[in-house]
Amino acid sequence: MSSLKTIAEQAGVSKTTVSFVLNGRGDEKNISAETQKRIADTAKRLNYRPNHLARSLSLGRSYTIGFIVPDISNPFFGKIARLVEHFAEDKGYSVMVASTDENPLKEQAIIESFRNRQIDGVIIAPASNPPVNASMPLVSFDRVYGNQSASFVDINNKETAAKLTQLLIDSGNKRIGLVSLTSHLPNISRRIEGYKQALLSNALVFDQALVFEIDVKNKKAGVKEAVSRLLAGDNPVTAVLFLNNVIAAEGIRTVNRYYPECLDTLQFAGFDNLDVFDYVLPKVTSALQPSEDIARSCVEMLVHQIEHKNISKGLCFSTKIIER
Amino acid sequence: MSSLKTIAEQAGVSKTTVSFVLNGRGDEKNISAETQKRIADTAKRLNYRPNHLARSLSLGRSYTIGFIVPDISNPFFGKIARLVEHFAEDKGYSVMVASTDENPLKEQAIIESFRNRQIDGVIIAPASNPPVNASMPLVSFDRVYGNQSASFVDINNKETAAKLTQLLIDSGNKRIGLVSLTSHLPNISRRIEGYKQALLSNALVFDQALVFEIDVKNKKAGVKEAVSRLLAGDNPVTAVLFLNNVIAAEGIRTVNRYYPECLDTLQFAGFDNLDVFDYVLPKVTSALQPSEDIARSCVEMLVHQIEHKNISKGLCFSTKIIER
DNA sequence: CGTTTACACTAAATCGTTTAACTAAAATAA
DNA sequence: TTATTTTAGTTAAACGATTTAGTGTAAACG
Repeated sequence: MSSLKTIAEQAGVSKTTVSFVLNGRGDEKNISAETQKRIADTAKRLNYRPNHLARSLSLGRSYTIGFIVPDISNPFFGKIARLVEHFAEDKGYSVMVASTDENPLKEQAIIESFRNRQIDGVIIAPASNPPVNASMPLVSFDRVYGNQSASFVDINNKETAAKLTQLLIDSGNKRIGLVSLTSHLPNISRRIEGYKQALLSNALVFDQALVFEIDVKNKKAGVKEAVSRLLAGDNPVTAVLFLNNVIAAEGIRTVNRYYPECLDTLQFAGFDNLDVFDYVLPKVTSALQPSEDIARSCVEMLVHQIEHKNISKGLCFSTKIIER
Repeated sequence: MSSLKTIAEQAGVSKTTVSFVLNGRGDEKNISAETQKRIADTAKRLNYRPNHLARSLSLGRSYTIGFIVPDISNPFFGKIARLVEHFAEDKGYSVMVASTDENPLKEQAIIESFRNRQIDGVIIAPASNPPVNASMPLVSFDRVYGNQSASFVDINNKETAAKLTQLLIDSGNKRIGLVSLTSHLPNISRRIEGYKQALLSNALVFDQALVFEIDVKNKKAGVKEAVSRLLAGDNPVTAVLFLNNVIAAEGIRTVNRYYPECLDTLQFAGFDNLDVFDYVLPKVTSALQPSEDIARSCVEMLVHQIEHKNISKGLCFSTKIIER
């Protein structure tokens, strides 16, 4: 491996000069054209590759950011990951990815490990409240806790849930089930509020018996149980609002497998569009999150924090509802 | 930030001693119990966090591996990513993720960037043939080129395709369409061979007109076109084999939107199971790849290469076919 | 002619670890 | 009692960059 030192020796100059030239500061530093060329040639000849580790150590900056989500194999997070990666690269940063499995301890361990790796900041969909004290630049998304001072990128959860519910009501549904994740997640609790609000403004009664909270650790069984209860009683619902894409998918599966007779009449609504919603029954009206805006903003806000120290505030995007 | 140096000063010993103790080599290095305790206490008091960058620089190893795939938002790769992350962590490695977008130039750039970051090795589903000369430990998966010497984790592509085709034939199909990605991908070309083989051994004629290669850059339109041609002629197919999950999903969408009359009779088969295949029409018989085995093997083989230098050979797993 | 300015660089410290080689004192062996 | 080994550490170099504070020379200026 060639280093600044070997190049300096071969080109007959000092390490300093080589560093200046290879960082494009040759002119600024008054290095003559011939010397610059000689150094560049030598570097090319020796196939010089800068050691980013050494650079980071010296600079105290790693140009690496962490991306921490509950589960990178969830298509929603996968999509964001890809975009974050893309926008980060534009700004000269690489991305380290980790999944928390909704486990606050694991989340804490990941942050710890990332910090030791001198990561410059993190973009996180937090699994824990209060959010981890990362003591480094941080932008949270997807689950934005009200009590936090860090920057965040959010969506209009309440309005979206209200709108989805309203659409179901408009199609004639009076009994609308709600299948949610554990409500201590802030995005989820706001979505629940939206659901309640829509019911209220249509003079429909909120019935706790129609609301199910699914344990994140046990989604499959939980959703099956919830949907069964909603559909099997003597007064079944005609529509269900799911507060997350994964549980909506499970809901679809449950109906297809156990309640095919409901397929055509039942109406679903949910968050985070999935491609498959396009061609399955029951029909799913879903709220598409602006992944690109979210990812871009996360990266921009984080990089801004890293490079300018001052914390930029939160941002809120609107979802786009796809009616089906 | 506290460093070995500050701890050494506070505890009244040398950096070396601190390093030994904090790395658990205190006894081995004959450091007295009191001194060890004093150092441990000081480290705790100063909230010492090792600087992984400095450690890596000194060791010449970063304990980081790269995970490079065409698209991390593809659920198949997402799942593998998550598992790779998990198994890598077990071995003390972190993971950097990047998507190539099927672009060999981008792939090359990513590898370059990773190398500069002193990554110890990569796990890659390569976008290019011949595979990139990474000149570092490497394990490829999903697309295994025959001409390569590096280690790889593969699946029985040909047999699986043959089996899927056979199942379609067994259900009475005589005209079976094939929708594939560009056939220069080695996994794809083997799957095509399997398809041909199955036709042959059932005395069915291979008809090039039933075969469509989709451009990876333009999947949606390509699949729509292919499926339309297969279904719209005067002699439509009764079954289609898709060689990848994403194009299968597109196929399903196309049929649902444009050819709903075929939904119940048409039979699909495909690779890489998707949850949604459970509850959509047309029915999709799919080949489930053993993600966990694949991920575990990739990590184990890579770490073995990194730590023992000798290249372990390839591995081949069998898919599990889910009939529907 | 003496001083300033521009030019073309360099020396050396620094970032936070690891580690080979060394030392001084105490314990043990001959 | 002296020689050797063990104990309990230390010193200093190395990893590969960045960067501050110079140095020496030559031309320009007044």
